[in-house]
Amino acid sequence: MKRPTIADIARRAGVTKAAVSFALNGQPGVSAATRERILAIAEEIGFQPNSAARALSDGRAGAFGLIIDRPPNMLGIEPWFMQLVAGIQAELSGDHAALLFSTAEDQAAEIAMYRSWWAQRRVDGVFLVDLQINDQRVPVLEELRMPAVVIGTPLGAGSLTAVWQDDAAGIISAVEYLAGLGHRRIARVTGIPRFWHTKIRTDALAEAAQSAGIESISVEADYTRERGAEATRTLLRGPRRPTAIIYDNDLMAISGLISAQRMGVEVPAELSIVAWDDSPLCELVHPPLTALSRDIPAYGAHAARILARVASGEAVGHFQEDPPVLTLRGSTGSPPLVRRLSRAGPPGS
Amino acid sequence: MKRPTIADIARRAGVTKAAVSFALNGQPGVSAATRERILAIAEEIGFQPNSAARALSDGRAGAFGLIIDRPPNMLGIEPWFMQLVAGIQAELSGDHAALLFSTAEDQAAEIAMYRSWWAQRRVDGVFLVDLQINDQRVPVLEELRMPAVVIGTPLGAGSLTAVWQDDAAGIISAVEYLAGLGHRRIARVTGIPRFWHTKIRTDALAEAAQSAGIESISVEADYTRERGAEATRTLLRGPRRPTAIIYDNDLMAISGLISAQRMGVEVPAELSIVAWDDSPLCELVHPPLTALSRDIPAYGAHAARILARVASGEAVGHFQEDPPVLTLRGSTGSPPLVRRLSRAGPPGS
DNA sequence: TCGAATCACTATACCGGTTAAGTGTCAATA
DNA sequence: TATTGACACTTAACCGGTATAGTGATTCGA
Repeated sequence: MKRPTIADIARRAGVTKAAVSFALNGQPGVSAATRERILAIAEEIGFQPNSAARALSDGRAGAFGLIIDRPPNMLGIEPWFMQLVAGIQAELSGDHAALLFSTAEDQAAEIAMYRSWWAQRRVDGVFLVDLQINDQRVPVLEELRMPAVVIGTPLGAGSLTAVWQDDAAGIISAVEYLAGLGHRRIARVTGIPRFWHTKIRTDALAEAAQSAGIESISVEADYTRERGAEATRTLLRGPRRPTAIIYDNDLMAISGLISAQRMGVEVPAELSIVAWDDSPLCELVHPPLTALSRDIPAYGAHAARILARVASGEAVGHFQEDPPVLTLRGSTGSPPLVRRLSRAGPPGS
Repeated sequence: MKRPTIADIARRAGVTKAAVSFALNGQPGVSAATRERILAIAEEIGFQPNSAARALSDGRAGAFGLIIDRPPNMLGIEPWFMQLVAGIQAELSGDHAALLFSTAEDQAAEIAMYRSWWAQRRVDGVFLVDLQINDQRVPVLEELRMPAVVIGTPLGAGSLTAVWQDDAAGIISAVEYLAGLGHRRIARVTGIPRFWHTKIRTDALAEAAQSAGIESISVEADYTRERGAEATRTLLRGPRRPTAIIYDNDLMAISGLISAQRMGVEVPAELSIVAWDDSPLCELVHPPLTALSRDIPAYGAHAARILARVASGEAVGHFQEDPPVLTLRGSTGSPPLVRRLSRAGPPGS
């Protein structure tokens, strides 16, 4: 009925609470025989330590926090988050730690929640996602001396540890692939510009295009269907129409694909499309989308492992994930000019 | 530096911890003047009670749990979940309660986590989603006497309280609408059959079609793109091709739309499509999808309110949400026969 | 004017763990 | 044979709240 405590075990084993505690935690101070007897009893009655008592006693909450403040209807269609949580969870459950999760209206609410969690000792640390340029959360967490791991670039992370993936490398691989197909004018439809990863991708695109000797442009958007379609139409109607577009999420990529098709632009014959982040959505449409894929559960698991170490006071350096990999599908191909040339025979002959 | 405790307040106010506790909790036992002084000090030093100490003392964790065991890459594209969490959160934060969230590999892992949370007193209760027929979780939670709220039909909820929405009403509204347009053969592509809401929708469709005097069929699928497309092709190639299809999620609806279009079947001229659960995805495609919409954050908020009451020992009855509402968009219209007739003039003339 | 009731607190036990300090037993050592 | 030390525990304090039983002072009623 009532959940068993160490006192119950102590009584049955004929020892004191302290002996039981030593035995359960592998501390010296009990004989092997007694330890075994205690463990057997604990097992038998299904003992699990009361997390509140342990937290109160050793001063650690045994939990970590994650707050998201993108609009919920936007976030829901990003598989990213769920996979991240699955990865975090896989790692935390090994340590018997829990994950507190919340959504917030805006960054102010998010910060208020960090303060509250920390003051109440609900968490031992937090994961920070969607890091922004001049992010308000970083100085707050630094001031609170609250352990935190930034899931994203170390650039704006201040003194916080970052677990990150090289977004620039993702852009470079896409640009190299497209340039190799013969594309000379590549556009990109961005996510929210104040996010660091958006800026990094924008800079990387400009640089990669320049070093490949081709033209590039980034058009600002915000991950929504509407802005993705709008940006696509603007690009396709403009004077210097690109032959390839990279989208910062798959929703906008699909939105762009459909917009292009409705304008009579054939994909991939007249326009190649690359989505960032691979998800079931990419294979939903026709042609299926070439996409930058990454192992997100692994990302989450690494972040969890690092945060656990940071929270236990260790000084931990940034951790870098493997770069995203381009998964080739039907939405990319040679641009119109190259197609014509190759149909007519090798150039310059 | 160190987070303040009631002892700190007591010292500064020149009273004992007990007096501070009385003052902070609005208990009698302190004068108005003292109470005010204590509250001022608490405010000034930013006091927040240590959740572990409170939990240990009053025996409640101050947190609730939610576990999902659909495959993560599947769940990610369902906006449903995020909106549910946003709603739950909005309600819980008022009570200073937290939400523990986890994903699980399968139902056995989910159950193991409930047992563990309960044994450790990590949560005061849990939300149960995706209730299945003969769900293993229900008897376990009953046996543990763990407060729980089923988010879904009361049918399989056993002694647990359910917060539910009338899925049958959703089906009926869709069928009535389609029948009103002249459809005489309606199909449905289902979600995972072992889920209660799948069964309820299947039964409701059969009944609603019968009472409308029209033909219906439910084809089993599993929420994935692949099965949705497959079911659609089977239906459209079969001998009794439906003029309308209802899909149990929006991913399959889009997948079905695209499959139909690739087969040369025009939507809505030759086929009407209805998605269950409205999301940004429904407006992504062309034509945009008519969908059954619901206020999911409200659903979550209600569930949280009910669970809080259940957890505090109150006997609470089931709570019913407003039924889903059909949002009309471009994917539905009159079936081919009616179109021809109405072009030729009123029938029977 | 004296006992009782009320008030505004204090002292203290308790929740269930962890842990530093103390105690009794026994074998090894000088 | 007395001393030391290691071992295997026990005792008790502590973490930060809540709650119950007291306590001294004041107010009230008869």
